[in-house]
Amino acid sequence: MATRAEDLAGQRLENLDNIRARDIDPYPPSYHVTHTLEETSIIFEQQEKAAETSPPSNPHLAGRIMSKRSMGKMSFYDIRDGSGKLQLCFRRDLFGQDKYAVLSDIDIGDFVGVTGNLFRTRTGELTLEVSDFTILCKSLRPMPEKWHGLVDVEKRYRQRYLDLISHEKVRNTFILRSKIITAVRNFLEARNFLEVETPVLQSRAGGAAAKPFVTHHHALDEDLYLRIALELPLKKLIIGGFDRVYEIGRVFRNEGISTRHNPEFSLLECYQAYADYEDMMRLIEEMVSHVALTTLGALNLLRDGKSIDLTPPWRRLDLRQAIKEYSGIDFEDYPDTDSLRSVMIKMGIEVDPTKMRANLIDELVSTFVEPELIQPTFLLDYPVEMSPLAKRKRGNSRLVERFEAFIDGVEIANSFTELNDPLEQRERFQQQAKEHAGDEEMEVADEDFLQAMEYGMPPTGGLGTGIDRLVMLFSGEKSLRDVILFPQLKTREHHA
RNA sequence: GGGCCGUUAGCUCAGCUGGUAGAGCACCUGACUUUUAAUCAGGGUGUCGUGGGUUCGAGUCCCACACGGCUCACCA
Repeated sequence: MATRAEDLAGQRLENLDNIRARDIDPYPPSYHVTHTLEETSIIFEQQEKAAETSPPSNPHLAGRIMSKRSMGKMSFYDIRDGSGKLQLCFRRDLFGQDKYAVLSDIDIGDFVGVTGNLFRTRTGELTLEVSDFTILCKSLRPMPEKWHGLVDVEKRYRQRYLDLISHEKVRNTFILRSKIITAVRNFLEARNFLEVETPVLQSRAGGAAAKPFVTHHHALDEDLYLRIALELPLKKLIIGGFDRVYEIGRVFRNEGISTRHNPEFSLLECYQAYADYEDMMRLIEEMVSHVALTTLGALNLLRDGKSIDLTPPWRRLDLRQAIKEYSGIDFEDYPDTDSLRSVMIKMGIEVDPTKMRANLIDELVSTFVEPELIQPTFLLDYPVEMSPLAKRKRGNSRLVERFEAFIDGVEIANSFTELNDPLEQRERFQQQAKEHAGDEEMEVADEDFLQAMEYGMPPTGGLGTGIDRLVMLFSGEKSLRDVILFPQLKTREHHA
């Protein structure tokens, strides 16, 4: 017994056969397009205003059929291309019966190329009176419903192409994403940063604390890891004499999936020799402002009724003061894990007994501080044990010169004055190894990296920014899945 | 991994205390030369996520599983 889906496809297959029976190729190799649909309407409007010129004669246009309204001897079709849409008008008296009958084998979803004369209908809609048309592609499956569009969230992610066809907003989000990345590149380019590419496959996954994906190279007979950060190879390039480098790259973390986490995501990291974290604060404020101005045309965002002002300089808030202010705890009063844990328990905070002091401080930050940081804010100066790759703060050796930038309660950047003392770097790795014995997510010592650093790395400022979260901020989307074209989902048995 | 919610036609959804599935769009047939959510007349096209169970009878109740969403945990 045929299902409805098979019937629908069967109907279209029948139409396909009919087209072939007329000796028409339903999948021709190309079509020479003279104007996009948007260009067509702009040109037509300009020429209406300046009446001395005539509209483009015989433009060749193409697009996907989105809807049709047939009235017997005359039909109106809407087509859409990447730029916009246009109404077509087919008249039987212009085509003759035979050619007009071909229309009955053309379905919504098919691509057509058309030529003819532009005019306005009684209601003023720009329309092409088609004098000739060419089938460019026969579609075998029905399009999503025309005014609700595709709503099923799972289908939207699994079949993003349908989501893009039926929702202008989704399309615009991904256009915005592209513009944001271009704006970031232009900004860094203008400041003489060199864009580089470093290996995704690494013999150890360093530069952050996260569980990596493991794979195997057969010829080398060696396990390799997908990178979890860009940091270490970029620092090697600073050592190699590229004073300003950046990479926008995919990194992979084998961890939970949520509205804020996808196993692969896009990270921007940039490193600048002879700079420190103060310089990086200026860099990120200016970069975000530049991106806002070029993509949104404004330095203000409206989020849930709150106006967010991206104008530099952003608020700078000492981490210790921030925690004290929002939670009441001064972590300097509790110099070890046990004393900090007991005061948190005393305050009624649920504490994971396996967490070290650094994790406890992080928990205080994420619980009490981050949600309050709606306006752009730098949190400054983190405890040394949280940041094995950062340089100690001038005047307070228990802290490092590190900041995280928050906007709308979300971390959008992480940066430090990079540690460039190879002996201390080695010690810090060893310290980490001791404290996190058995922890899969600890920072592992990377001998290649240590060796490179022993040749000498200039003082350097480094900055990391999650591109996906930046796009969330700018687009107002609440889920990472709505700014990643093909978010990770569990593999599903394919059914039609 | 825990909790809650969801899964019915190609799409968007309805379906009450259990009685054998129905609406719009899409699609098919017919009418229609300025329509545009075209209109008018007809046509329902389904393994009700999967597998068990209870029952005379299950889309509906129970159990398990799958997938998805939200959320908590995790994510320094």
